[in-house]
Amino acid sequence: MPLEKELGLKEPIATSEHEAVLNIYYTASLLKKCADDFFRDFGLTDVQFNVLALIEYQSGSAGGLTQAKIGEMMLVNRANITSLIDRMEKSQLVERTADTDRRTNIIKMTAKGKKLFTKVEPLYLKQVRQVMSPVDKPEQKKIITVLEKIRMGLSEDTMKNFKE
Amino acid sequence: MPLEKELGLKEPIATSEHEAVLNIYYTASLLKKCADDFFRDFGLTDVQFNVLALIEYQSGSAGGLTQAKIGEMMLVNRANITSLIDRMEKSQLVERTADTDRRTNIIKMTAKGKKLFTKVEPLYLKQVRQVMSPVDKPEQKKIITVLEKIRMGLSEDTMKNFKE
DNA sequence: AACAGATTGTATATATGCGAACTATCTTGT
DNA sequence: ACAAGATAGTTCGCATATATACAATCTGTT
Repeated sequence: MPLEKELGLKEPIATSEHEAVLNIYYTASLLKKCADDFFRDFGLTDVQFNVLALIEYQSGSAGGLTQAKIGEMMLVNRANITSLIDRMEKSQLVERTADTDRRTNIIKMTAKGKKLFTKVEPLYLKQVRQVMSPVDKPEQKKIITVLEKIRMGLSEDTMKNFKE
Repeated sequence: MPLEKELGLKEPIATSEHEAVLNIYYTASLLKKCADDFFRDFGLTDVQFNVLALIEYQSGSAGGLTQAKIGEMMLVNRANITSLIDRMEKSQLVERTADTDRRTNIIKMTAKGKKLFTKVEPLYLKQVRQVMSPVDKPEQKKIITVLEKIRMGLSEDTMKNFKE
């Protein structure tokens, strides 16, 4: 079904460029809902799973990551990380540990967190493969390239001079 | 900059399929942030702008939309719409009006809302064109097609049998 | 007409997102 | 060594998302 139909847009405000933007939003939103559904049964959210994945694969010598680093890699404001880690600590998936820099916490997975991640990761990857199965490799390459181009159009400098 | 680099993924959990999914999320998230920044200066959020656009272009004979219809078109739970319309009513952009079906509210733009929408819409479309300018029309068509294919992989039936 | 079932909007609890302001701490320049 | 500035994490107020439960109302079947 074409997107305009699905969104009920009889007469979109829209240009074809706008339609492409809506399409990206919409697909990302459905992918996120789908991932959230998937993770819910494991007592996780997709954001929490991403934190575990980052700790698993991106930990440096410290064996964990600072909250600032997690925020940076997840592209979210560091203010979010406080409550996110609070919740994950409450469900005993991660723990805050001290660092030589007394301003920072090193976030590490607990045994429980590690065990859950090890169990969920392969199932998640299987699901991702399934979702992407209608799209062949050249097409995957193509969207990655095109989306990169769009992000170039989002650079700070470009984003000025649009308000009168 | 390639996405893995930007996200700091030395060793992503990732398959190439997963990279494509990350790419979609990431681009949508940046587009949304960018739109939010844009609308903030007008005292709007992107979600609120979308509500105004839906009322402007999708109103039936009633001259407005029910909350359920807005939720359906924006693909969000109708429970969100209550507080969203509360805020928009508070800033006098829309108003709830009575319907013959006493369960429903008809949401209409106020004069103030209409005036703001008329002012902001062309500026927004100009911004969208600018953001999409590095991508030519055939490429726009291509991503729309590919994203549609991905959504097909998200259908209910496909989404089962992934949890052991 | 009456009852069962669907639908609408609301309320609540929870999980994210943002910006701004704050404290504690580290770093840097003099 | 010390003041100025940068950085990390927290807290606040807000906007948005979810699922769930509920009351009011409509609709369809008998």
